[in-house]
Amino acid sequence: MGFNRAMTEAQKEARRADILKVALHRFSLTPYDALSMADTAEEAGVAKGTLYLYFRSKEEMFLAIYTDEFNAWFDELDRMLGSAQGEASIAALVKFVGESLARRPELLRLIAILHTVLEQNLDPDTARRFKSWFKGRIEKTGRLLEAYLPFLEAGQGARLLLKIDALIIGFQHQAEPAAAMREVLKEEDMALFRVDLRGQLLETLSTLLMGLAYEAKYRHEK
Amino acid sequence: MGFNRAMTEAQKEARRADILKVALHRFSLTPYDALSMADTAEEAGVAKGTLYLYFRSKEEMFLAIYTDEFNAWFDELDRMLGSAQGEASIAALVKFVGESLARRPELLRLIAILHTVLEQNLDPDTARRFKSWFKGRIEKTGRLLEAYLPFLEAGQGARLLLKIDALIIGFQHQAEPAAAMREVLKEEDMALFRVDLRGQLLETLSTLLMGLAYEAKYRHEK
Amino acid sequence: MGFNRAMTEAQKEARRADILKVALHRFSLTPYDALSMADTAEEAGVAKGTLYLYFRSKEEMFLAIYTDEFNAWFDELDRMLGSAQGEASIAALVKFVGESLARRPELLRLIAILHTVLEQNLDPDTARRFKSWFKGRIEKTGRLLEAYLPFLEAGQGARLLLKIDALIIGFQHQAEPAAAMREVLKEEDMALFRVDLRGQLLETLSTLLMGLAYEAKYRHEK
Amino acid sequence: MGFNRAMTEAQKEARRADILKVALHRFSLTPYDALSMADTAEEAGVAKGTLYLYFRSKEEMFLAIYTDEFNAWFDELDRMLGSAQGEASIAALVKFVGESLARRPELLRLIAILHTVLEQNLDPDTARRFKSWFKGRIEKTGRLLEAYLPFLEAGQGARLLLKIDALIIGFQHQAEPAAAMREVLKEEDMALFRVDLRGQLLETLSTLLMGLAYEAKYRHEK
DNA sequence: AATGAATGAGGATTCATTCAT
DNA sequence: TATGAATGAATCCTCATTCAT
Repeated sequence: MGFNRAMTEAQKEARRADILKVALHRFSLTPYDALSMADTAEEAGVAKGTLYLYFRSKEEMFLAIYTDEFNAWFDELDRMLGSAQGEASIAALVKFVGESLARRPELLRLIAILHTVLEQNLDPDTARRFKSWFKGRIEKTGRLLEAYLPFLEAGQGARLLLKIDALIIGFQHQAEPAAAMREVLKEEDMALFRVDLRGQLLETLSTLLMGLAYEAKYRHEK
Repeated sequence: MGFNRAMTEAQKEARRADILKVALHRFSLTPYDALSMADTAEEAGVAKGTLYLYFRSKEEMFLAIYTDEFNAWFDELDRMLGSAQGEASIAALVKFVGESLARRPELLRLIAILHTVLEQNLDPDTARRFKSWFKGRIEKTGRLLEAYLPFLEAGQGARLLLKIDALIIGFQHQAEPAAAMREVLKEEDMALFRVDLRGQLLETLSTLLMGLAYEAKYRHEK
Repeated sequence: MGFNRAMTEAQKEARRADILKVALHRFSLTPYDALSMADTAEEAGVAKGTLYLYFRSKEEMFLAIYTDEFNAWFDELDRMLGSAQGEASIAALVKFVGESLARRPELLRLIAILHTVLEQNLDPDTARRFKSWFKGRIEKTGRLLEAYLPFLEAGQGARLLLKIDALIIGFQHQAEPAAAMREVLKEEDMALFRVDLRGQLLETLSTLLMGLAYEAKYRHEK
Repeated sequence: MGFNRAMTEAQKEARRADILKVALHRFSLTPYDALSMADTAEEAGVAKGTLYLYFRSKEEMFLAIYTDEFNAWFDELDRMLGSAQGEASIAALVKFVGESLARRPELLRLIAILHTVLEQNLDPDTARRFKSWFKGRIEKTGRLLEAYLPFLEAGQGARLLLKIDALIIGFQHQAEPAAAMREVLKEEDMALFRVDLRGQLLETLSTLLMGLAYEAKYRHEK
């Protein structure tokens, strides 16, 4: 970076982004618990205290990464949902979700620890701000989803996205076994447990959407 | 207990069961991380070291509880699935799943931490034994499920049960917010995030089964 | 304040006084350790660094407050000691000391931490200047005290004032228990430890002066 | 020590005493804040965790030392007060107090930090137990003191001891200047502040007792 | 003179697990 | 088999102070 002291807002923003980039990089190599603030500070070329100038806690730092990554993902989704011209289909959506997530393994891992780790130890304000942002994001994309999938009713889009979130959490857990388990799962007869996150997610999502479409049709016929 | 030293196999088994009962009771009152082996030992009236005569680690102890509780739940499911005479229906199944889980809040919490906590720190043998048991259990009930829901093909029952497992993990996480978050979620406009585990699970499961039924019909028509 | 940059000596003096006023106010609300320079700076409407243009350290800042408050107290004492016309009495002095201190709870707390906190971390010059001032102040009022209490010999006044200082330190410590202790001291049989600083100080001072008077008489008779 | 594992109560007591001895030794060389539990553990030849097997916190450990040292001192006082046969005198008492304290420099330093350090961070039970013990000790010796000094009324003994406690706190603070101050006080004209704890204490105590004697006589004459 | 971003030292404590008895 | 004393790793965060601007 071209400065030692971030004086302007832009420089501060740049430093913040720099720290987040380093933290994300480290997270891509190591489990969250094994990361130390000291390491991140060192790799970012700043003092430990500096991290706390930008983030109130380790959790808040990774919550910021969560936010950025989630936003990037949903921005992509929004573009896809908005650009579909009559050609909307469950299959296309499911495919797109799978591909966009495959490019974001860290986001998947962050989603999996959001409630048990990242949302712990927050001050009330940060908690509220985060959840408000999350709500807005979910609802915005939820509405686009409702437009994309005509069988969804008002409000169903956001709720569907939360269900997908739950599925990601669950499948991500299943897909990332502990060290000892990893060995066991290599054995031939353990194929059932070699969960391919993307495959499972897409299959389940597909079925779920089928079910929703069916339920909608049934509702209308009634 | 009527003895201090468990000499016979039966006595040892009784003591083991006694310890598990105490541990489950404590788990029902406290989050896993806040539980100490010392507390459990004390409440069980044995020394800390004694716990390690029966279980190699804290994780293994709770894995045993997981096994017991899961077995009890699946035994119930098996009975229900087996006793249905022609009257099988998605709605009945979903209802039964919801009710049987509602009676087992601890099992839900154990399912939610299986991969991130309980399966950590196991020795290879225990890991394999656990996973083999789990596989057998899932496949057995999976077959009953396939018999109950005629639209399921061979192997789909077990895979569906794993999907339900993933859903439980995800919804349980969403439904148990951190302290600071709990306050935030009380606010009026946060209704979206006040996840009712049972409700969400049943709704999603219902849709999922609908989707599966629909997919099956579609397959056959083709 | 009507300016941002204190250019003249008078303006600098005014800003210094302003900072001290704010710091004293905060000290009246919070224990010394819990006070942060950042808070004081913010409430004073200046940057943290600015505090260090006026005081070399947190200790030096509060040493300045100590000086001001102590001076104010001793000015009062001086006036009282000087205005007594033949009507001097131990009782009147003791009463006046009690009342003047009761109006200065912050001074009492500062006296209690002078040696363990405020005199730490000083540079030699500041240390010398402070102690020189303190000596002059003690000796001046000491002489007035000797005039007021005829049984005091030359030099005894200053030494008596230092003894009073020691008593304040000790009683102030006894009177300000830690959080856990505060609860304990509320119990009925703990009355012995519910130290009323003013009461104790006055009682002891009174006895001390009696003793000094008595010793003086004894010396003379000899 | 002849054992690695303290199995019997006596051995545990011995280990506890051993740890306290080491901690006291380190305290005699270093200020309290500069002491680390790690150092004490190492010098005592045990692991850090072991210290916490015997004491709940650093404060509690030094509170135990305080208790022991204080008890030893008061035991001495008790013997002296009890053995006086008609020969009781203020001078003898004052002399004895001075000498017994001169042999206990660490006790003096502990007394000086009791309220500001050692009584912090205690759990309510420890706090109550300590204060109860202290009360009993003060009252017991207080009664002996009342017997020794006939001019003391019932209850005055304990209260006098607390006043002595306050004096020790104050004089100890005055007598232990900070590093920078120490240099300043070496200068010729700073004699006033070179407080000799023992001298000051004895002089003040002597005067105080004189005053009490005088007050008692005055009361009776009335 | 004023700012405020950057610094970085520093240590108590918990608790699952072990192993001598 | 049972005990329980002993172990020891592992890290976040604060805040007074500095100094580049």
